[in-house]
Amino acid sequence: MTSSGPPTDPTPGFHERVLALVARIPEGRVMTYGQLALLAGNPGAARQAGFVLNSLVGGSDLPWQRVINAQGRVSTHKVGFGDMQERLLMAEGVEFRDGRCDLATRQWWPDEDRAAPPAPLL
DNA sequence: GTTGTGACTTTTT
DNA sequence: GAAAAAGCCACAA
Repeated sequence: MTSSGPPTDPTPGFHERVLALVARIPEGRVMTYGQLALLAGNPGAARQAGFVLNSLVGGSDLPWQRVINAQGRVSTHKVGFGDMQERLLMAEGVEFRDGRCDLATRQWWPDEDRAAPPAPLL
């Protein structure tokens, strides 16, 4: 093997990293762009997190719909997806209130993958 | 290699 | 609560 380059890339690419996180989002949960960027190792690259998702839409099976902004609101409205995302989340059990979802209870973190309580919480 | 833009975030007014 | 500005990083032309 030898290879000159590093045996394993510490940063498998922002693109791959974000997809890996999105793919881990359980049903009924959501994540924010800032979170993906932060967990991906690039705090502040929240914009890029969204740009990356836009590249997979239509060619990926990832639950990109579970990714929303820090305001608990979907951003796909300006992109041209309409209320499709909001509707998809509702179908998963996410309650939307006035066009916003309760991040306080629906925001998911990778450490919760062990015990994701679909509990009513409310 | 440079420029421009964007599914964002955060703070301030 | 809503609006505006600045900051941030990655991808496309």
